[in-house]
Amino acid sequence: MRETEKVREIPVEIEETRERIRKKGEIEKEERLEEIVVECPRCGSRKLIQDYKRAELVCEDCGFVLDDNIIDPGPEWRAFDHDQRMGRSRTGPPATYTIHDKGLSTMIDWTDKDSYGKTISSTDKAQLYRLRKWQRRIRVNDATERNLAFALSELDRMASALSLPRDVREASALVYRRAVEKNLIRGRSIEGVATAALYAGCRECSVPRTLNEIAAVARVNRKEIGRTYRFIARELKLNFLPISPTAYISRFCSALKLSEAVEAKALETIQRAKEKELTSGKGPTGVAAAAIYIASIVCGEKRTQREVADVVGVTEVTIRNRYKEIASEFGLDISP
DNA sequence: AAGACGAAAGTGGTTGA
DNA sequence: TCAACAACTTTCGTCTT
Repeated sequence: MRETEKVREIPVEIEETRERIRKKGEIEKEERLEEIVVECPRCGSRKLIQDYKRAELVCEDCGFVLDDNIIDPGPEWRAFDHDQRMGRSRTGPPATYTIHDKGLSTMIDWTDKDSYGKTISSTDKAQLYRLRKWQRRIRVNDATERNLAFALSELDRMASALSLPRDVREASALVYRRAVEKNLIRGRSIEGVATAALYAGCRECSVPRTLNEIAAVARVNRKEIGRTYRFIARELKLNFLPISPTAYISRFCSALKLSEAVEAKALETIQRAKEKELTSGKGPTGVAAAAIYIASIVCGEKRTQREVADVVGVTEVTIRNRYKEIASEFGLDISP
């Protein structure tokens, strides 16, 4: 942000900006306008426009210029349709850990045309055919490559079933690759290690899933996942902090169709419980469940222990134990 | 009758000798 | 390697609303 405030002469400029935005659909690429979601510090409006042609970041409502030196991250060429865009792009998709060769392999095109678009002679066609055949064979070559390809597809299947974001898949795939490098697969099933890598990836990206949730989509049982996870975590020196109960609140609250007020109350409850040392050593899901249970009662949107227990994946007994500890320490009794 | 409560026994994992 | 241990689960009978 600049120090000196600069405001365009509002009446004229605003009209002009509005006009440009109205036409945005037709001339978007021409004018390089883009809406972004940031709040205007002057009027609070969220309608900010990045005007790449003028290199300005300007508020649509009041004309306030937030920045007059923005960088256009887009390509320097223009394209008017998909073919042109593909033709002018000089890069492929980003390298990824989720494909066994990181998505960097060469593919030989199936058309019998050379790079100038001319048809290839029939003698060369035979050679091209052989080249293609070997290229395909080399791609998934030895056993380790095949195993890696299998493990990564398994990883992707589970991540999809749990609708996990892209970065978790990348992180999990990286963990798996490191496990392969260190020869940790030997004597363990590929599925087991892949699932453990997924669990580790989830923790690394702070989108914790419980072992139960992962086991539900895995082809190996929970015990096996836990054992393998501990093993590779130790070997790869993945020192994750224990999961905070707060990380589960939002997900479980929405699963129970509880309002944001309850969610906030639950988070506050956990915070207070943490300060009183009531959470250390206890299972984070149990603490989360108790906090949600308490919050749901306090906010008048009561859920039964059974309902909370089912969603969170602990028993009612555990909820009772946690919530008794918390309630007695806070001196609040929840019996209206 | 549903939900909450609590006792008792069992399970899986960690810790420390 | 083994026993002690804490957390958690399962099961079940009882109490409360």
